[in-house]
Amino acid sequence: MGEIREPLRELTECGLPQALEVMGERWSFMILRASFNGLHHFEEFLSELGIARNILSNRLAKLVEHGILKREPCADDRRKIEYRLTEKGSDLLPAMLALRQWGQKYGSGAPENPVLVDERDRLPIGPVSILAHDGRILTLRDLWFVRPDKIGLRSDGTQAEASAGLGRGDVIDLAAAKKTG
Amino acid sequence: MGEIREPLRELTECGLPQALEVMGERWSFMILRASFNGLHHFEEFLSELGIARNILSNRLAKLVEHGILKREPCADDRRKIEYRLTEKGSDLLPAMLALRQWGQKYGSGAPENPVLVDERDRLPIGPVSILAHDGRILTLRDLWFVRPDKIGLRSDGTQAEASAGLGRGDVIDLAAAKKTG
DNA sequence: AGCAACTGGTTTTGATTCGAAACTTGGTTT
DNA sequence: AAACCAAGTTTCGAATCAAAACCAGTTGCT
Repeated sequence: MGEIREPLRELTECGLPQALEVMGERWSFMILRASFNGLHHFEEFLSELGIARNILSNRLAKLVEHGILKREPCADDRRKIEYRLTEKGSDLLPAMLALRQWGQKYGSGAPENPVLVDERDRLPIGPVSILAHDGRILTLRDLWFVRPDKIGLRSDGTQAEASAGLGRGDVIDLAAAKKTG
Repeated sequence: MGEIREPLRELTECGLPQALEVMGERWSFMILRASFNGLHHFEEFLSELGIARNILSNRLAKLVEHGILKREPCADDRRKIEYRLTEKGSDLLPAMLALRQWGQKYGSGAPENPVLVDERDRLPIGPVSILAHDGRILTLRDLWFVRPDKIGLRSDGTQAEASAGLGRGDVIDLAAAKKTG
């Protein structure tokens, strides 16, 4: 027993829901971006983002609770609280940049104001990319969803096309989504 | 006049708000993931995601409206509607994967069920990465936010540390956020 | 010491959104 | 025709969001 329930939900086992639990809420990413931009204090976030006080308070508490920001009293002015990115928070940079780049690509062609550059040559960074284990850049066409127990399996090619029905097949043809673009 | 208002809001000019306008809503990313996983129909999303019907209807309409999915009647069964990723929608793959990987890294160590592999060797993909224009992988320490008119400027090094105050400086020290992790 | 101003909240009160369940409309199966 | 199915829409109560007022330590000023 227990096999019958949640039939398609097998597909759901990935980190996305957990990521969205925190970052899926309305202002979380904007606060994160402000944090990357060097803002640390409540009133700074408030005036930068134009968010309501109570919501900001709530979001900051949640981000702290989830270990994305850390909250510590300011040494020199004990009214102030410093909110700073933790390592866990900083690790959201690729996700934030990928979103930002996507928004930039498809949004109103307004030029982004603080441009991210490589400190080495001060040239704008390239696109956030999906890399293979050996560093090759992968596109949608290069990818497959496979069941964990099938990793590394050499396929004889025939199952490549037999992937329409989810939940039973070993492999899901991601390229199918691309063909229709 | 016009210089005084929106003092810090200069920082806000990037694609993130536009990306969040669509993808920031509660179920958008989960629907997108289901779409990448090969689901195309209303009832499929419904049973896969466990979302309310009216919300799903609303989200799908918004995703279509924003050109992330396209909605077309099914040829063989005219009751059915096919929702398919557009190119614009497919371009969200790096953002979705970055989020997923982050959630995976910090979530409950549950193994992800459909693992993304490189079709070439069937090995799991690497982390979504920020690349320099020449393909080097960049980390937080390698990055600077600079004003658009300062791109490519060779700095004499002294301004590297003088970056605490936003809005006036030419450059924002992203590494400052890292030091505290 | 006394008082205004500042920082980071909390409370209160409406507006919006979410969610479950029932209902509708057109298409298909038998 | 009757039953059924896919994709919605409607209705209504619950949760969330937002604007504004209020509150409590801290600080600066005199």
